[in-house]
Amino acid sequence: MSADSNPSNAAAPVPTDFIRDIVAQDVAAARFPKIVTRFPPEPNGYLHLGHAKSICLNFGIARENNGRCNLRFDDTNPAKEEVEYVESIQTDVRWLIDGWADHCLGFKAPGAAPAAGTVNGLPDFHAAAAPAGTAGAEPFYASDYFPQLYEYALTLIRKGHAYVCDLSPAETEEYRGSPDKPGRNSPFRDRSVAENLDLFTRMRAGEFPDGKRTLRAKIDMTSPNIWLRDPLLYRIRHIAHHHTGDAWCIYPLYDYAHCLSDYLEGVTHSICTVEFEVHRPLYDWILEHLDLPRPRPHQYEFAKLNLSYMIFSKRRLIQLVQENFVQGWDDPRLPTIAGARRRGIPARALRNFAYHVGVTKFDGLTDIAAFEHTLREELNGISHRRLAVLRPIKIVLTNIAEGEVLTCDATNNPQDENPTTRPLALTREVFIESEDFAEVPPPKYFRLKPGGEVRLKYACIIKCDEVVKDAAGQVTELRCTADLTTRAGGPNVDRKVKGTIHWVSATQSLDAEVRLYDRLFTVAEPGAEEDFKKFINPHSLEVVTAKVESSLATATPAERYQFERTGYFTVDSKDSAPGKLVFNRTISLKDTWAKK
RNA sequence: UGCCCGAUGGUGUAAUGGUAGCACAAACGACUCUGACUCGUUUUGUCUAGGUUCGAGUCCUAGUCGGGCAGCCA
Repeated sequence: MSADSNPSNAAAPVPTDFIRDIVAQDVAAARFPKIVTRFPPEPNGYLHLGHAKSICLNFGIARENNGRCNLRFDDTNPAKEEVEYVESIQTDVRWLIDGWADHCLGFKAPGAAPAAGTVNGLPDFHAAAAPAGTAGAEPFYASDYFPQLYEYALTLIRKGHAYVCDLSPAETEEYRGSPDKPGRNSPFRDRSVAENLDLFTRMRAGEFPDGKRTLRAKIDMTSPNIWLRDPLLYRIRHIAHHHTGDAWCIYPLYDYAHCLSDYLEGVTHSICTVEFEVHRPLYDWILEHLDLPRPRPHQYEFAKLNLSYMIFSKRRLIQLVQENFVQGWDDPRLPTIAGARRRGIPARALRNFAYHVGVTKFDGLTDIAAFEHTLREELNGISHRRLAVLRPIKIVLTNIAEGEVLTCDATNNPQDENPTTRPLALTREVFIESEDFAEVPPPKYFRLKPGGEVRLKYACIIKCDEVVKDAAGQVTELRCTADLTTRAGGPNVDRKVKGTIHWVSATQSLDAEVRLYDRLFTVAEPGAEEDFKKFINPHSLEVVTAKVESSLATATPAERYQFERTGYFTVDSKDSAPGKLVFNRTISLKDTWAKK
């Protein structure tokens, strides 16, 4: 990896995009004491690569400006949210930013609630971030702001900007009109402030059943922007909340809670995806109609990530998991962050990828090849090389005695400045990859063929003397002679042959389960298909029992390995155990030969 | 259909009125004890039509195409 393509390198140029340009202008104009962004997932599912883009953007801006990025759970809909997701999201975020932007992670002091105070003579609430290193610091929760949000709602009512509406859900929809047809005013729109106050207080007190009344902003039922047609601010839901329990039976809606949560936390740049563009006038309207003394946050939108051969829709991801097309949310074939981690994708590769795709408002489709390139680029630099034979075929080196062990030096990583080595045992019987032998070789075949020569990597050149077959005509073993003069230190070490292949000793090697993952879908845009499940790649997972060199006995999930000439692998964090090795293929090596 | 947003090689992006550049992909070549890596060469682009300007990918108008919005979801 070159230094200047690596955003985690201190000397690297910072990325530029239209949002960072805006932030830079705000910094230049000293509009804010500190740049504060936020990553605000709803805890209703696992994070995926699309979220990773957003995390890298928000935390990236924070770290580039000596600012902060709050992790906030946008948990205003208790019907959909669970603690399992709260926990997985924290794990994924911390993993993704570790060693890169963890010093910018905005958490609050344990149990902290927004503090009431006075700013510029006006009453104010502020949800401060805890100083770095605060013991027990925890993420922000929108649900921690329910009391303040309730106060703000009372204020809107008093100012005549909000009213309690008794329309049923169906009636509300009907009154709203449609994009090309203006809506009509609710018959409850002109209730007195006193009545609204009374009704809203009683909503909060639990006097009314679900759906009976709502609190609405009084804006304009004829607005061409549907989100300005008296949007709902609060609904009644008699349901326990994962974070606030039974404390509330009215819950704020996204548009109301989000802008105010941003404000409470002192967020300066609220960055979301383009589908919220039409919500921005409402975001601004709410903040403008409360007399908030501190600088108001502003919303900016960018296009979400689309990757070919992948699916990001939460609804569809759930189907894949629940209908057992994959094995759980961390299945390595899934575009979830948990899946990527288990597959062996380094966090830094994800960050680099986010850097390379850029940030725009254009709704494009990024080629999966760009993602794979970033992976290989990162993995190439950090992976230790190992020899592993995925589909073994036995070779007998007839001029090596049984029991004889010749030790070879193998380079751990040629990309290192001062590469280290490890010993490898060459014995009479070895395994090579079955696809590295062809009885009838295609043109330009560099590998082993009857009567042909090939080099066993780190060992010596061998010549195929005899092909042994069983009664069915299947090749069972190859009998070869080893030219020991071509070993390291030997007189003919520099003798060239066209092909060099990987191998392992038959007696000094280990069996390992190896999971060969491939793309989950067979079409570039599975999300565009009505029945996307018809396009699931039946070969997205192939499991083989491989022969791997014995040094892999102590392999850990923290390590990345390149099985030479094959691909990048890591130990499976769940299923691997001492004595029962399981490897996941992160990504194959580029193979320009196979394409021809 | 009303409103909002967008459009630069095959793909993702840069150029902030002044030489259309980068990365990926593709092709060819060099190197190679990984058909990897690395290095070199090459192919391909400003949606259309008008306008403003000495000069337009950039500004204006219209069109075309694409995306988004009508949950008491976020």
